Amino acid sequence: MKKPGIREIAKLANVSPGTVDRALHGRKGITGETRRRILAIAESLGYTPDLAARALSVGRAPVHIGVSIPREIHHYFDRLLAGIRSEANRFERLGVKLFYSPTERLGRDDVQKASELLAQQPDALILTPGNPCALAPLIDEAESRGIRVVCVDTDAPASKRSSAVCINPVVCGRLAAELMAGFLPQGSDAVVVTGMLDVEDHAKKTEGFTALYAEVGGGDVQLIEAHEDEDEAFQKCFALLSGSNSVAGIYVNTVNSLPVCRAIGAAGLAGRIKVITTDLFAGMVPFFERGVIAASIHGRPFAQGEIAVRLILDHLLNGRQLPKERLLMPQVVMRSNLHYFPEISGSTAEQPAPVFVEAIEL
Amino acid sequence: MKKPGIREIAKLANVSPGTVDRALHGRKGITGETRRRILAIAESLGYTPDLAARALSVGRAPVHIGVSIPREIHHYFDRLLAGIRSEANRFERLGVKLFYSPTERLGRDDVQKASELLAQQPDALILTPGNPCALAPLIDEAESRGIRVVCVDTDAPASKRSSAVCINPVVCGRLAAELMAGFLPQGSDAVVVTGMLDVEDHAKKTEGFTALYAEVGGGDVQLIEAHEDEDEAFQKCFALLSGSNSVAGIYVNTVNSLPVCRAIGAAGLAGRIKVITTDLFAGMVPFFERGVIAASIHGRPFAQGEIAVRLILDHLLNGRQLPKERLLMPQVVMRSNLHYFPEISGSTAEQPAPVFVEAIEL
DNA sequence: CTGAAAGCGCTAACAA
DNA sequence: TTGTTAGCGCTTTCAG
Repeated sequence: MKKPGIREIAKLANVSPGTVDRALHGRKGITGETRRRILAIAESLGYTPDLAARALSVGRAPVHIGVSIPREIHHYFDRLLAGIRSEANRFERLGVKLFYSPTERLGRDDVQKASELLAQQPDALILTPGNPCALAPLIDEAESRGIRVVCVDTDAPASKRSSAVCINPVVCGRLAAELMAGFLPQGSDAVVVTGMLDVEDHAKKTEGFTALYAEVGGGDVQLIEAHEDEDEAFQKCFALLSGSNSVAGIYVNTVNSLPVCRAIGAAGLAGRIKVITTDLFAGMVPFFERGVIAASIHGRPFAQGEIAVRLILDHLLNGRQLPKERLLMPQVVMRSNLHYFPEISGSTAEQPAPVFVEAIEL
Repeated sequence: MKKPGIREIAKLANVSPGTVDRALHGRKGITGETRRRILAIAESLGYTPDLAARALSVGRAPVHIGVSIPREIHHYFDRLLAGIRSEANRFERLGVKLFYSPTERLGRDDVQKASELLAQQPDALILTPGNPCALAPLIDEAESRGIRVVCVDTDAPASKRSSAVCINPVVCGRLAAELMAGFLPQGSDAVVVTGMLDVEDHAKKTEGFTALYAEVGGGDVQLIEAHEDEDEAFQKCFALLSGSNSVAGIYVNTVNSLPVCRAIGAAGLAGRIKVITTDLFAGMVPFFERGVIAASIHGRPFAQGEIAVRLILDHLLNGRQLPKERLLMPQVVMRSNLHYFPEISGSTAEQPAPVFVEAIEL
């Protein structure tokens, strides 16, 4: 007994295979009457399509994905790219190709690079819109041409992008707050060192932190806005720590954790203040080991890249819908698991990446 | 420019597609001379076979994966299965097919079920060997027949299985210890409630905990072996807590967290003892909210399932090597991120919980 | 040893 | 509205 095919159904319904196809796919050009009959027969036969045959018939349109993400900060965006490549390589066989055209850093030249990619007529675009407003028109144009745009790491919510893959910033802040409150005596005062509060991601992390910190019985929370600047972060922290001494914990929202740690050392408070940082890179290890950094909330760039590609391929290849937004759970990094992260262990257990198409950098 | 097919090669080699097929598959009836020529051309063209077409022609899905994992404990193994299905579905178009033959619970009937699957001549087998010794001969036979066996959640290290995908038990224990030590005053005494110490996973989690707990300045650590039994766990915990009162924290290694929490309540110590549990299910939520459970070390069954399938497909479809072992990083669950896990569906959601998608990462 | 040709089950373009 | 038919890329059988 063989699996029933479209021809069996056709025979039983006294119609042609073409009609069965129309019925099964709800295509136009068929009576509701015959459609129902055919569907009933298909149902009763337990028909399931042969996907290999369908794939063969439909012919796989090779999928081109344009990727424009920053180069700097390397420790972060290299991982993001690795995730993108890793997932794309798995579908090489199906003709998936990447076109990579990086920007130097977040928000630099991204319109330029994205429009270059757009000119290549890809099927989808993966972008990290550093300044969403400038990029929105381009994104909208791409979408209007049927090119799916997926933002990764940073969103452009005002645009028509199909989807966005980001870390859940509220959960980042909340986790930091809960850990901080757990590690410190009740009512301890804390500081949040953030980037720019008009960046949505930073604001949400900060909100998440302050809200939960209050809820779980933490003390006062002060804000330091460091504008992503190393010196500013150091100076402001140092000033604060030299003056007041009620601060027991610091949550660093952005990548600026090292200057904060140094400021603590300079103020002679190493080990006396718990720091919770963001993301993970080799330079943080000594501070973990000296007990300066108690934990870090890791944004999982690798996973973000992987998922961005996955969403696109599931959409293009398997017809799955693209979710408006995919928020990932951050990872908690502490001394106990630190050395198991590929960011640190260096022994990148990532698969060898055979065919990767470097863009056509103009 | 389209992907080169067997016909392009044939044309370039001045032979027929049939001959190319013989060359590519090392079939008999072809001169070494022409074979070499054809292979060289295929190589230079970067030829890769269209698996859908092959599947259609051969009349069989290119990849059959047999899956035998337990049904119970549902909250855990349902997620494992979901991960397996999710990843397999992405390759439907290539004809990847799953054969699911669950056992009732870990270690029950697994030889029976596995041999049923083996009889279907799959290309690979995903197993959860509850009692590895009993299953080892079967695993070895499968491997000797070229059927790749991947253990998931539980390993059978003495067998010839190709690979194993498990959570990193040492990291589980270490994370629990570091969190515990962070939450409690220096030198606090702790208890580890484990299953059976002759189960490698339980032993390693316990070791990881005790080692790191001592290192970071924790106090004494007592062991309770509860043999996966609810009553036993409750009784032993209750007895211990009623007697001594130096215990400040409990790490529950296995799924037995609820009886432990109840024992704490019964002893009138709710909120005074920090509990760190394992995995995550809806029944734990109230204890999180009452502050009985401070954190849980989540084994990410979904990700385990996904990765098991991914390894198999990368191996069979793309020729990647299977790693002997893939150890995943556990997730830390606390009140702050609890409701973002799909394991905790709508129950008492403070906020709309976006679906949390696991990504494949170490 | 090699070539030619018939499908595998489905889709899509064209006829009727 | 429905039927017919020509492939999709590969395997396989049967001639040459």
